[in-house]
Amino acid sequence: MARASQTETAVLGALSFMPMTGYALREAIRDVLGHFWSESFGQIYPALAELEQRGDVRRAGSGRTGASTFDITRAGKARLKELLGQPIQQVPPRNGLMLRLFFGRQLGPLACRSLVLGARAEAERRLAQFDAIRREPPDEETAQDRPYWLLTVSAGEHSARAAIDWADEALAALDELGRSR
Amino acid sequence: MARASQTETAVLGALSFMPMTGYALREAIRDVLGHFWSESFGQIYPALAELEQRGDVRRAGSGRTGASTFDITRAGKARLKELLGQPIQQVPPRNGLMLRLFFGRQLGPLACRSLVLGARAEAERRLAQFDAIRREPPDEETAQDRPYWLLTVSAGEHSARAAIDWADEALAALDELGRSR
DNA sequence: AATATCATGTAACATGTTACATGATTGG
DNA sequence: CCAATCATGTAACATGTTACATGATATT
Repeated sequence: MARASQTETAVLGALSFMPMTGYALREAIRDVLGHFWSESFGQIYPALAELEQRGDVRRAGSGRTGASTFDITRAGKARLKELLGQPIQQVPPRNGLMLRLFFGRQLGPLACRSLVLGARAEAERRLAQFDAIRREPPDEETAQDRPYWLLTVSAGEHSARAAIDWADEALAALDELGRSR
Repeated sequence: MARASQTETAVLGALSFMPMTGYALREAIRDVLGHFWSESFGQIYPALAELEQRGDVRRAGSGRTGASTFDITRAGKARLKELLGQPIQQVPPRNGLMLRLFFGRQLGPLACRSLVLGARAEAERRLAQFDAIRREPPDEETAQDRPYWLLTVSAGEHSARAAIDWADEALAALDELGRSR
């Protein structure tokens, strides 16, 4: 088979909360899972087509002409559970910041400093966003899911705080390096 | 242009330390940059061919028949600096663990627990590896580069420690969730 | 009426992995 | 000599993004 793309997991998972159009799926994934997941239209529409053919989602032609709201079927719910149980597919690491810092001598302490500063600012932004998510009023319907969501928020916070701590350490080290040169 | 793949940066960067065969390049990238970067043969050989054509690397046919050691040219060194100065290409996030935890209610606290436990163990392994790297005796020739390398090691350590702290917190939360059900 | 947004889909492109074919060299 | 490893390269495949074509609906 091997057709088990993680896109299907994300799509089925999102639809397990509520029926949506493909367009809305993309927005939901961007806005809600954005910190740790992403999908583009070019992935979502073909995935929906295949899921429909397999009977995992159903097209409930609603609202405007041409637009269709997709709904997860009973089979789809079972498939989601199966997909979630499959081993995690690791993506090979590709950290552009670390690549640059590793060859940082070529760039010099100053350019490295600004790279680290940029990473620090980005981590601060993420932290603020997580804070905003935590402040969102809990929703009755999804109350049961909230503890799991908070697990992912917490992971993001730990990661962002680690990035900030590291950045401060790195900035100090780079300053030292700049002075002694 | 747009030919500025980050593979070229990694290849030129590695060759800036010492001349190597394509095979050795792959090993060096895996062993040294492995925690934050990866390249496969299918990327390295075409990249070397193009860099050779542009005059950024030179093939110094050495050693055994058929094998060729690649050396960075003066132009290649300039190009490396240029590439390092280019904006970081962000890879869209795809964190399979978080995807599963977000839909964790479908899996239940126990299955989530084992996912988190796996992540924790992996972070511990990484931490041990970073420790080993730090203990490696410094090399005369690359002494100037070491401070930059240590920046990346430190980032890995911060990230791994954050993962462990998060995992412990998450395990406690999941236990709570399992009890109260 | 014009513009912005919602919505679906596809085609072209970019990137990257895996598996294979092929052969040289080294160590036991 | 034989197995393991070193070494080069390519082809097939998988994945994913971006840009485009097309049109409906909502907003001003």
